[in-house]
Amino acid sequence: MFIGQYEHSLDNKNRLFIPAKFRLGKDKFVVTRGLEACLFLFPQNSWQEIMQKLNSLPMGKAEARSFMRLFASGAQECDVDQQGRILVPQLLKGYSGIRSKVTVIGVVNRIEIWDEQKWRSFYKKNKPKYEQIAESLTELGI
Amino acid sequence: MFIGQYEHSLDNKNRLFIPAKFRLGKDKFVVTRGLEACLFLFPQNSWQEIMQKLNSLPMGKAEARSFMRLFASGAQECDVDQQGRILVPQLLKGYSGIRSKVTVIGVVNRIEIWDEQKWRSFYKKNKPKYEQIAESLTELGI
DNA sequence: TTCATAGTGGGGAAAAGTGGGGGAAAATAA
DNA sequence: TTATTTTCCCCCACTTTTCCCCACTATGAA
Repeated sequence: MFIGQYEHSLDNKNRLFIPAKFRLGKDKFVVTRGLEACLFLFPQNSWQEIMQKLNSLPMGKAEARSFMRLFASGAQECDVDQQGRILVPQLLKGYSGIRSKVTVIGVVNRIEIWDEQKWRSFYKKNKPKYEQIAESLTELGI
Repeated sequence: MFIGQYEHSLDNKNRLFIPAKFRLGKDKFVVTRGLEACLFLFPQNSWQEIMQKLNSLPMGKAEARSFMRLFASGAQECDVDQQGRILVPQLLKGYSGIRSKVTVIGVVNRIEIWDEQKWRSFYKKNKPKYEQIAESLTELGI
């Protein structure tokens, strides 16, 4: 269960520190293209589940095929070094617009990696909505 | 389980480098005509499975028959040399429109080989759909 | 203070990736 | 048949990237 927000920086070897709270016992993650130009980071077991679901998609359908292509091609295994860092692949670095300052956030079952600037503007834009949405959530008993 | 995207180039001997992550233990692959002007690359055992499935297709159906013809006739065994490269057959090179710059992607149970330009335009065209689908998937807790 | 954990940076060995030479085998010609 | 060309495959040399390791700082608790 990933929660919290952390500020870290990418060093000049493209290594990114994963907060200690996010790597209890896990030494392998999978990064993929996320939504809104961030990256998703899944622990291996969650990834396995996703892969199984993907594998059951109908191969004959063009739409399923292209989704699989985009999803799988943007994914990459990455192990954590002894200092607790992962190497951010060049491709995904480009995709996410990450430069140096990075915001790492926990979103329950996944970790998200954002360029600090992008996160900031996303946050500003969505904060008012946050309260609006919260209102409607009370209907769900939250 | 193949994931990730790699850029490589075909040298002037038609050799193509297969990323190390894609050739764990395997020294033989089968290439064939893929769908959407790319090439499919299967490890031998996956190829066997697919062939069995195809064989169990109702052969009375003209469609199934012609699909199998295209799939099988374009297929070719290819071994990996000591540097980790395969030789791309002339026939398939023509089919896929591969020139020099090549994109190699992992798509769960197969590897795909694309002309870089073609991959790029495929990606651009399908990215919006991808985001739609991904969005609904994340809502389902994937 | 000392110890422990979290986080940062860099050197260097090993692996990944690239290119080309040259010999064996096959194909073509004489 | 022999000679010449072409294709393929094995090997060597080289560059680049990745990853493993060590040394260091910062913070907080005992």
